Amino acid sequence: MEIEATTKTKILGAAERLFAEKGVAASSLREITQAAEVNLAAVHYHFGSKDGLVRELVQLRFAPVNAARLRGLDELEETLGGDPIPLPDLLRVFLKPALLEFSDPDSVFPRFIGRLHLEPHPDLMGWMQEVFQPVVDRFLGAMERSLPHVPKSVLLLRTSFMVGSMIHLLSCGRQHLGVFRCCVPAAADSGMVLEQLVGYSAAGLAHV
Amino acid sequence: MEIEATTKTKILGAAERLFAEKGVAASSLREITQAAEVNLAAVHYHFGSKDGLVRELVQLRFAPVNAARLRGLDELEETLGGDPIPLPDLLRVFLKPALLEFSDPDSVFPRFIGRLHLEPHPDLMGWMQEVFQPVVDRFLGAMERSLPHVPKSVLLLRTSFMVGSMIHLLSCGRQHLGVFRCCVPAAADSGMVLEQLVGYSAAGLAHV
DNA sequence: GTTCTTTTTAAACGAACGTTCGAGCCGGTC
DNA sequence: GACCGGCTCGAACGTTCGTTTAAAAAGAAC
Repeated sequence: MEIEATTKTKILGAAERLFAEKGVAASSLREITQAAEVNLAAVHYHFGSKDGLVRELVQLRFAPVNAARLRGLDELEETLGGDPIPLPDLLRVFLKPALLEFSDPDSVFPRFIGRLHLEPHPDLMGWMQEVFQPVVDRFLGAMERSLPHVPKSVLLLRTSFMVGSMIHLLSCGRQHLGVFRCCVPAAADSGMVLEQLVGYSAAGLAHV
Repeated sequence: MEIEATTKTKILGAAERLFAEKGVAASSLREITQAAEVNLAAVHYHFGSKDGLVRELVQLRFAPVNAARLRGLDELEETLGGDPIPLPDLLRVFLKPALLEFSDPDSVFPRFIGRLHLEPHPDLMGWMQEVFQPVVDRFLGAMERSLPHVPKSVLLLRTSFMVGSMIHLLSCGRQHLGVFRCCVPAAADSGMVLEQLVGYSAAGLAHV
């Protein structure tokens, strides 16, 4: 279905694209409204402020990702009863919603997701934590049950390694943008990248 | 030895600290010179521009890290003759110079290193790539020899996972700053964190 | 002490930023 | 036609940014 190109949606679209490319702080409202072909003041009319626009965009894009993660975890737990979830399944359910549009070269969604994790903006960090709180709580609990032989402090550390890999992958996107120019082969499709990250993270998280 | 607190070194120190905390774009020259207790114009006298300051700081802080990495790789290759380097040794030599001051709660060095990897500043990315080029070339070659059973495209992808873990660890630092509040246990010392990251990455890189 | 270079300083520059304001437009409803 | 609320528009607000200037201060050489 074709989404109606209202002023509000045009702003959201242009902002998402520019935020993904250059970050929030480096994208001015004048750039955004010019790209969206709307008036500068429209941002404050529809969102109140630049921070309001950022906040609405965070809600709009992260909510479905985290909802899909929780739904996937629900299904896994229902299927398995009380048994621990196999680590690769748990990781796949967590990582897949974020990597979903990774293979689409026109989608700015993955880089937007990744970039927002890296912004030094203090308020933004708080908004992100609100959105992520239930996901963090439930997945950390599930990981503890899946990896009972790993001490909790070590598990936290290794989980941050896993999250770091995901964020770096998303923020670099399909282009060779990282300092190491070794991000993602151009031919890689979304499913292959997902399975690689799942396999890599599962091996690292569970190793003795 | 006590480093002489000249105007130039005071600027470099204040800039490094502020860049580590809030990023390059969000740190104004007025903030930096005020923290350094020097005149605003001193930045342009000593560094030509804000970008000049950033560039000198990149050279100053990354050069020793990458030199140590290459020196460590030299020693490994000399010791082993032409044999492939055991992956944990290779990773340790790569990661240790960046994590060296990780256990020092007063050091901003790790977060500075991590933060600079994430800046959306286009020129900065180019400067970083110059500094990193020899490191990337030699370590990727060594990793190919250490992991002959892993296809090159997969190895590149997994290496970017490893780099992502490192950057995320550095940029979050010892505080629980990440969205997942699961970065590094407060009690963790530098050596333990290094060995965890080496073990995690080695398991992920080499897994079948 | 004088001269010349190096360094530091206060003040200002133009540009770009987020934000605000008020007039104007456009859809309905009486 | 008159009215009105939702929306858009151009123009300006005050602030902050990186940068520049020219003069004062400090230091070195003789």
